[in-house]
Amino acid sequence: MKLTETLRDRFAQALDGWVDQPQEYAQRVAPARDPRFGDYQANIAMPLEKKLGIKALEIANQLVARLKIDDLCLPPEVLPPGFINLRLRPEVLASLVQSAVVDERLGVGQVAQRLTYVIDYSSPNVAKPMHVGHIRSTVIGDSLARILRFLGHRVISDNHLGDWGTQFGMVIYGYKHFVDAAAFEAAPVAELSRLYRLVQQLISYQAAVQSRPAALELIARATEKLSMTQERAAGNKKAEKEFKAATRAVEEAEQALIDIDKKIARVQSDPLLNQLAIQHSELETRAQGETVKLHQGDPENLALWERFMPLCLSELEQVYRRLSITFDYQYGESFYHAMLEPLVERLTAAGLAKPSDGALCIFVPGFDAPMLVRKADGAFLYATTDLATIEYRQEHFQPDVMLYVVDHRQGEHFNKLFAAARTIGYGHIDMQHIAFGTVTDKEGKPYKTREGSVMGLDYLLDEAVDRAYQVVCDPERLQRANLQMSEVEQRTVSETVGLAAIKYADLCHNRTSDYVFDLNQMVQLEGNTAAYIQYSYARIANILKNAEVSPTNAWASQIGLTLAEPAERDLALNLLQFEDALWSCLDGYYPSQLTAYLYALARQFASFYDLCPVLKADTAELRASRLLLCHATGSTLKLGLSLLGIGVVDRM
RNA sequence: GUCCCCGUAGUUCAACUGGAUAGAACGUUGGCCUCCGAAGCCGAAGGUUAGAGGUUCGAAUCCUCUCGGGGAUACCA
Repeated sequence: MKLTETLRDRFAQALDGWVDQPQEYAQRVAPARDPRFGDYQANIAMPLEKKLGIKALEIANQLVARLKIDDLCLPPEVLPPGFINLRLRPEVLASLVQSAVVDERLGVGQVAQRLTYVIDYSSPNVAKPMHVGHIRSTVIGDSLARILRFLGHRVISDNHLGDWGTQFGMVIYGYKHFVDAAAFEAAPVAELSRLYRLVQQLISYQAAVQSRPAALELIARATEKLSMTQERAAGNKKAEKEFKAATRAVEEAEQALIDIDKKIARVQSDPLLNQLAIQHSELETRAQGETVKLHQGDPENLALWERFMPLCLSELEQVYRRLSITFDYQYGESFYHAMLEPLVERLTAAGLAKPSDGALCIFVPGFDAPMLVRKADGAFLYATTDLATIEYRQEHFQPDVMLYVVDHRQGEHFNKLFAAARTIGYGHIDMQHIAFGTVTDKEGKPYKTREGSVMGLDYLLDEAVDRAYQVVCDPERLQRANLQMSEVEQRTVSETVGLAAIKYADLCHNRTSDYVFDLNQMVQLEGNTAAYIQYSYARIANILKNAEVSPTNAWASQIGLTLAEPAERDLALNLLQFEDALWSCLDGYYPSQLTAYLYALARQFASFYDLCPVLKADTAELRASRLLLCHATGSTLKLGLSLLGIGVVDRM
């Protein structure tokens, strides 16, 4: 039962015939922000004040008089300037919990109008190892897919792999010139990623050498400007600002030179690298050449690609399997390759794409720079692939909504892409960039693959599991909790807890904010963490086990639920708001709404647990009632976590 | 230069998208295990929501400006 929905309906009925859009105003009924204001609050009267020309307080009073709600709530409370506070009847609360607990969906309804969603997430580059930067897109996208599906939408998940781009040219070049055959034989993927990093390093070295004179000149110019602005700065506010800007420009330019020199030194201090850099001059162009040959169907490069792909994919598959992430499709860039040429021809013929400076562009109103769909050298770009992807999805899936779970830095690209898609006839699809903040290190700098020394994702997962093992399976702790676990069980538990720590740390932040990847912090098993919630679940499982009940529906329906204690009542209310939490996740696509709910529920349970003895309750009836509350909480936590892609264990 | 995002307790984050006295966690700190698992519970301290104006019944949220941080900016993805 959609409790909030029902309350809104009642308000809409009361408003009907009085104001123009009763439904819209009824939306302003929501769970109370503060328990002092009851269970639900309706902030409806205030915005109507002007419209009706009556005092908000008076409106609230009249509204309450028209409201037919006493079957659900105690008499509503009206407070200045016009707040309406609702408190549910205890017997209503009890019966709602009871009917939710025997339902496998825990009473959560489904959408009235089922939409088709295509969600694009994870999308790693197969040529380089997955790293921490990929976790956000993967975890957020997976969770959104699960929630949308659970609420009744049709969801098509697609992993838009980077399997056809410049990176592959680099790997091919590396393989042709630098491969260590024995290493490749022993561990092909490791060797390929070594080759990738090597080529990458040499390219950035050569770029550094080339850009050094320009960097020096930039410093000179900035310094010159600095001394100019310095003279004028005294007393003049605008000039002072310029002086400040110039100072910063000099600092930045100097820092840039330092970075350049670092890159240069790293190669030049290594005789072998240095020699390679000399032998393979203009490596970027050469690597690009390999990419072009691949795209043109060169047999040798194509054969290498076909040989590498399964290796890279199975490596990825391993990570996904471990994280319990699945996709309906994994259509990478290569999948769309054959569609690009015809697409661009159609766009040109229709006059939508126009030549400019040798490239072919779609000029999008409102953007300074056009969107390039073909480079001057004839190659296609990722915008081209993205358009082809939209076209393909329209043809095969007819989506109502398309979500791109991608780094916020690509915001402008997507704005442009969506605008372009509208101009070529896909305006009916609701396309949204589900942006998320950058994954940074402790200094707040983004993690980068280019630096070479990035920790691989599987290493991080191992690390998290390892720490979970140390904390959860600490022998002293296990003894204190009187837990005898086999080594196998201990491993299972720490795997579940460790992976959950990583996923949860990511999901519990508002997705738009930057996120500091600090393994030490996220495996702290205190506070707002997955482990806290999983621990609540384990305690509940233990109570049910000790009570020797099997929580079947038959068992649950013959229990009379009493909510005499405030802690019991608060817990019941919390349980009923599970559905609200899920719907609010869809409002802007924030899985953090669900983590916040689950954490609040787990805390509420901990209070209840402390204040209300279950197994040692005063009467058999009370014992049964509290057992039912435990069971309802456990089921809600388990289902909620599962929608985040997080598992539970009965003992930990 | 232009455009976009951000600035909330010492720290990491919330605040139901304009609602009531801005909430949690970590850290600091005081209590609670002869009692269902103390990874827990109950309490305390900690805030001019970067700053200044404005909009209205009401602003962390919307508008303008200032300061500070990050990002994007035609042939990488």
